[in-house]
Amino acid sequence: MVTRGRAHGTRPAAAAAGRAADGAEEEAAETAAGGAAAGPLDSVLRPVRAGNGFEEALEQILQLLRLGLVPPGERLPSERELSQQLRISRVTLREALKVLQDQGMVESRRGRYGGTFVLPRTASPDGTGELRRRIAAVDVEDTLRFREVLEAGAAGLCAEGLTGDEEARLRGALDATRGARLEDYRRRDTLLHLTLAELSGSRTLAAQYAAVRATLNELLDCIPLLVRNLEHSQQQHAAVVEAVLDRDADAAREMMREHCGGTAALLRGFLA
Amino acid sequence: MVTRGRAHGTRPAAAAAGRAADGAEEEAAETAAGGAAAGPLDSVLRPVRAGNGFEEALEQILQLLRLGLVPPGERLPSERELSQQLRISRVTLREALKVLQDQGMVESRRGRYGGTFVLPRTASPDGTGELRRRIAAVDVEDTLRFREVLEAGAAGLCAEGLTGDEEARLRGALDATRGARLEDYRRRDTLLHLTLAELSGSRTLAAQYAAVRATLNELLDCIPLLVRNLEHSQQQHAAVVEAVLDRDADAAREMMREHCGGTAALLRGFLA
DNA sequence: GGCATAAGGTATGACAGAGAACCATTGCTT
DNA sequence: AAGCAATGGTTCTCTGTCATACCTTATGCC
Repeated sequence: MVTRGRAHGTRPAAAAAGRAADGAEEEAAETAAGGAAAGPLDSVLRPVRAGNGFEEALEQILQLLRLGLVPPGERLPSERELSQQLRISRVTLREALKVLQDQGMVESRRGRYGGTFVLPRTASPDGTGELRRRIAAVDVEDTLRFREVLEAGAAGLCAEGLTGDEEARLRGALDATRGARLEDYRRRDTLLHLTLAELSGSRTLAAQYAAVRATLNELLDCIPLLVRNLEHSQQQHAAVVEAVLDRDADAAREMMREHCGGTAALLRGFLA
Repeated sequence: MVTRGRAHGTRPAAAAAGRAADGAEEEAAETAAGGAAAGPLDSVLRPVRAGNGFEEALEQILQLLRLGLVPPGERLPSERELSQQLRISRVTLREALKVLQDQGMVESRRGRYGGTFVLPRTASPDGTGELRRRIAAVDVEDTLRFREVLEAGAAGLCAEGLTGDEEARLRGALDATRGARLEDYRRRDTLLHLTLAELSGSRTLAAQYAAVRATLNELLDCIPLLVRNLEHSQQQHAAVVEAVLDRDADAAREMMREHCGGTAALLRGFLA
């Protein structure tokens, strides 16, 4: 995730320069269709491994923290469990955890009922080298657009029908956002949206939303949170959930798009 | 992707049983919101590496083939290029290519202007062990839902405004589908949709669409292609592009959803 | 014909990561 | 107080992967 999109510069030109060994006719149609112009293979040929291996693990654990799935004070799964779930060795996992420890984000306690515990966010105006560099690498427009697509899609899918249990879960997540103090709001909000994504019936959608939302939260941490935005947000949440429960897919999508649009405008304004 | 959601059974219980070192009040709200019920960490804690390393490379090259980005008779990028783009060593890449060779999907020719060439699809009723196992592992509902979300979202985003060049590219991709023979239609169709995804302005969306479309094509290979479906499809393509060029986002999304719905119904019928 | 070039094919040494076993620490249970 | 169980901490070996260099083959150009 860190150093993507680098050192690709020379390849598309080389590919385009290749002599058309076979299918010259095809080649022409290709170019007309615009497929081959900017390297059509680029959508697929991303690096197989995004980093040093433990970097990827670090990324995923950071997602857990940024999504608030493991709130401050709580314990991460044990090293043995985590390493199994991430399919990496415990040694490699510990390398990632070491980074988080050094940054003061988690704390390890030994002994039974010990574990790796999440520490409260610190202002951390000191180093932040890691953090600031990450922010700079994020394609904000990509994030905002992709998020809107996933959210609206999830809302629409949910509106096509939930079981009683699922409806209750959604209502619960909405209610949880109501009484939230300001410092907790981001977390509950994230959980509500994540719930919607999970109830969409597409595991892939849920996983992708989790990823994009983690990035979004990171961006949101850069801008001030206003109570006014929060109240507006609340109303929109209620409207979305209501539309979903009413099986009104169009309304659900529309409301969700509006909701995302608000955040997007806020972020574009602050980061542009 | 293969063995997800296994051996997680004991973790949530253990977490819930942990003594609430901090925030006992929080804990209660959590459970009420339903967040902790089925392991909320599962959306994030997917395996860091999906396979033996070369398996991932194999997967991506298979995507190239399934998407028709490198049609039969054409040459893949050279081993040296491919290995650089995928960030794997040439040795590992060659392991992946070896598999494709053994399956009769590609052919390697030595010497200058040689390379790895894509062979025409064979009926391959022989082995197919690899293939059938993959199909069985696909979550069809996940694929169809996620696809619809991405397609509708991409259409909507494109309808919010394209440059002149982009419009031309889109029109070109649409035109390319018109004169296509039956055997080529799948490929041109894929390219059209892929173009729309790329023009959405979200690289992530484009990449995800490429992945889901590759899976979809694999599923589509299992069912017969009817000329009637094809004509209907053509009309819908035209309608979507028209809506996009008219900047009518709602219509574009709606048409695209309908279009995807058709394919989805077809697949659900055949595979259910 | 001969040479340069670009592609696939092969071999080797260094290192990261996996897997397993073990130690050290803590708190609950008896 | 003793023992047990679950956790973090450490060390070992072995396999897979990378990087690099070199060999072999086929084509175009002189």
